[in-house]
This record gives sequence, C-alpha cells and structure tokens, in this order.
Amino acid sequence: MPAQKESKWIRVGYCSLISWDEREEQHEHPSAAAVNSAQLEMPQDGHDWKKYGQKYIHNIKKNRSYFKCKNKSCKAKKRVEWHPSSPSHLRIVYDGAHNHRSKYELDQDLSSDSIANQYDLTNQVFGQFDSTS
DNA sequence: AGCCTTTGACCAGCG
DNA sequence: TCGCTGGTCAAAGGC
Repeated sequence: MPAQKESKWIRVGYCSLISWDEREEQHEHPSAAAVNSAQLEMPQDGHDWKKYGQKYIHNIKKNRSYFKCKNKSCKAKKRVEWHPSSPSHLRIVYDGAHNHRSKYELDQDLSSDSIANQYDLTNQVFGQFDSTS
C-alpha cells in the first residue's frame, strides 16, 4: 500500500519579516515562468536540495517550488513559497525529517559550545512561527 | 559529460 | 462522477 505519508509539517517561518503584499494581481496571470526564480535567494539550511517542480498555487496566490533532499536515502522534502510580486519574501515548509545530519550540525559537533549553537538553531527553526496566516 | 533547473503533463485526493 | 487543485514525474535545455 502506498503508505499514507505521515508528514510532519514543520513551519520554519519567514525569511523576511515584512508582511505579504496582499494586493490582488488583477488578471495579470502570474504564470510561474513570469517570475525569474533566479531572483530568489534560497537560504542555506545545511542540506543539499534538488528542485523537482514549481507551480503557481492559485489558492494562496503564490509560487511554490518543490525540493527533495539530495541524499539518496533521505526522504526529507521542502517547499518554498513566495509572492510573485515580492520574490524576496520566502516561506519555507519542511516535510519529513532527514536521516542524516546537516553541514551545520556536523559543524556544531566540532565546536565545544555546540549547546549554545543548537539553541540558536532551535530559535531559528521554531522561533519564527507564523501565527497570522 | 554530467548535473541541475525548468516546465508541461500526468496523477491522486477531495468537494 | 466530474472537475479542480496540489504534488510529482520526466524530458529538454542550460551551465
């Protein structure tokens, strides 16, 4: 059976704290190609990702890119959403957990004050929950 | 030559 | 049952 994916959704938060521009794009069909994704600055999270799709999600009026972890045995995925009108405002949604460690985590292992660093990372990951959308 | 991104098509879930 | 929407696939082109 195609296992019902028990996806754990972890919202990482905005990369920008500026609120979304909610102005309606009046019939200006914002096809995904209309936005040059090269403008996007993908924040590094210590993992290597392979992009496998991009769509404009009409429901939320945003573009969404789909990524898989490049690690062969890792099933982690992530999605990056942004407004066509403000491609610098990203929202990243992680799906699933990595079965390996990120570069950042490996880096932390090398340093003795890893606890403090982990605290920072935790704040980065969980401290910016978007409670308004 | 190989890897990565792009993008249209296809598929599944849901109302 | 059908149409819509979101998620994934895979071919093609670029780097």
